[in-house]
Amino acid sequence: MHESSQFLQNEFHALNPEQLQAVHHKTGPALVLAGAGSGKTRVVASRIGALIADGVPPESIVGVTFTNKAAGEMKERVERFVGKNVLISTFHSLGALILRQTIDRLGYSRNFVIYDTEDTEKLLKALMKELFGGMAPFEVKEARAFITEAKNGLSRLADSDLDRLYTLYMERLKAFNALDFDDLLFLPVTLFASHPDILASFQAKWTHLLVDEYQDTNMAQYTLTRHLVEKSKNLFVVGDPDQSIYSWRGANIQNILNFERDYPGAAVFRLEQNYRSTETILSAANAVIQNNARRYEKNLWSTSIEGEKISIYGGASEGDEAQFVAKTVEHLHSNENIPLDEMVIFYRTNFQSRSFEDALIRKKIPYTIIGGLSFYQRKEIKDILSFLRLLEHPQDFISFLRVINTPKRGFGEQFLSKIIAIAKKSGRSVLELFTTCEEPPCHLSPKQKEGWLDFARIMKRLEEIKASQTLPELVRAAITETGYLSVIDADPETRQDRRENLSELIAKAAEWEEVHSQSSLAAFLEEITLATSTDYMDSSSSRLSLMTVHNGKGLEFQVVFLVGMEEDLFPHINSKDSEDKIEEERRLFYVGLTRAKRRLFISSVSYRHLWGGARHMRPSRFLFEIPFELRKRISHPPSLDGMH
DNA sequence: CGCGTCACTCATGAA
DNA sequence: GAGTGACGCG
Repeated sequence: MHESSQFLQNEFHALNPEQLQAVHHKTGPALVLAGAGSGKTRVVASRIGALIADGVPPESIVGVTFTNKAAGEMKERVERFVGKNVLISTFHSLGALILRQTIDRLGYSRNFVIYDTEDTEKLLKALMKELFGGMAPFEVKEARAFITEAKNGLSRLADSDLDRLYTLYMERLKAFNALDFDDLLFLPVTLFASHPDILASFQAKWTHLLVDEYQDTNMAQYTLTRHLVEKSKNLFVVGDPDQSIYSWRGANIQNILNFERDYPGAAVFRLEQNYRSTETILSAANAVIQNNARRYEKNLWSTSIEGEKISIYGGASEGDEAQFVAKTVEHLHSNENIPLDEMVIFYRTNFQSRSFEDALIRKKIPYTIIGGLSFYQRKEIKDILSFLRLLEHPQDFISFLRVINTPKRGFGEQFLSKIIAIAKKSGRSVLELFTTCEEPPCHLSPKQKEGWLDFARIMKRLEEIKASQTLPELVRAAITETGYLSVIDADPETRQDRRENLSELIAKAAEWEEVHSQSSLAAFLEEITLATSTDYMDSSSSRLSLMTVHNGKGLEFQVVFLVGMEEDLFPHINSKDSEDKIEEERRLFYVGLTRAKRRLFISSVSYRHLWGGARHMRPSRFLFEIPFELRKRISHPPSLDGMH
């Protein structure tokens, strides 16, 4: 008997009969239809514990979650139950893990670099210029959207121009030894389909697969999963069709709805008891989601207290709305002792955060914005990381483009096309020309000549430091040895901020090296690129969180503010052309509502600054779907209730 | 030929 | 309010 078995006993004891059944499901496929707040994460963690207690080797279990944060928490939980380390990650990280061991079979090298959306768009833009000159038949963003759709949906492109671009794009990524986000799912599927021996080895290694948030899997994820469990059939998925909110990145709600058809003999468990929210909040959420036509019927219930009515606030402008929220937060914090990190502001689009920031700064309420432009997407961070990426991947042309003229070395478009041609002829990468040529291979102006020597010297120096020093030292060198500080100091407005961000980057590298015993630059870069926005939620300092409803998935708070509930914003204007999209917006609203444990404030305004001008706004149709008896109109924060 | 400025367009969600 | 392209200067 394990010494942790008492812990496990206690953990199981707290489960209700339905949860217990799911946890102790024997073998074969299983589907857990779990409503919001029904303890599904706990079921997955407990099941992993139960599998291990039953004698399944921990290294043959794989858990897939939607964010790295959820993965980390679940890992910790399992470790607490049974004292074993289990592989739990997101689909993208799992794809990277598979490819780091096998991608050479597809002609890439194992230390590939991962391109984010910005890198991808830069490459596509260059290729479109190459292919179509100034007359591309579509925009860069459109092209990227189509390519993403094709990869995630495992489908072909219909348009021949797009098809040419796609082919060239894949060729070029391979030449740069780079993968885009979608490749992390798409290439494992390709690999499994074409290399049965590799598939067989993973099937033998991973015999138990558990997937959380299954309603948001796309075709590539579905197929990857299917491949992995083909032999063992031990697939345990958990999800809620009512919370499917990612169709725009290829998620297919049919994956969960057709589970029983796709996996014959699947056991189905339903978790309908909600442990999170008050009766009022739950009834409102149930009533709202009833308006969706095609769904798996379910009814969440709880034994919780009735709770307060849902407060509806209507303001004149976004400034009003922000002030109302800030005042209410202040009141709840100081008069009702609700910690700031137990409250959240949810909005539909990232740009809405601005007015709230203003109001919170004025009231000196500490806050963090989750999502939007993340730390690692900032220009100065990406510039420095590009120097590092280039050390690891000399063929990475996109990173080369980023840093070759930073700071300005007099290298423009003409120079670049010349140097690319020379590199092509000599069969070397552009970077190699710099590091191996004694003399520049073409005519250069004095400034360019100096720049040439300077850049060559920088790369050699960084190379030495990489070989001899620690990771944080290397990051520091990429900032100081490259002349980057002069770039930053040129703008007194942003100087301070950017210097702080760069210090932060050095600190993150130091932190990373402490946690990971062997310091691999490639692994550090990978983790940074695959981080999810909620990964950066800091639980050590109590701050109010601001985020989009999409980012709120899987989280819960005592108090939720759902703001900007207006037609064309939520539901978003781009969703108006089809009933399916409106239903997805409604599910998103449902996700927002069900994050709240005790209190819910919903607000809308009549005028909002959008697209440069003031626009009249009408309250969202979703507001009227909340039963009248569950809501109350308020015009002031709770502290001022008695004044009118 | 490179670089800075200015007018102009455009605006969901994210690993 | 940010990113991009055209344009004219050095």
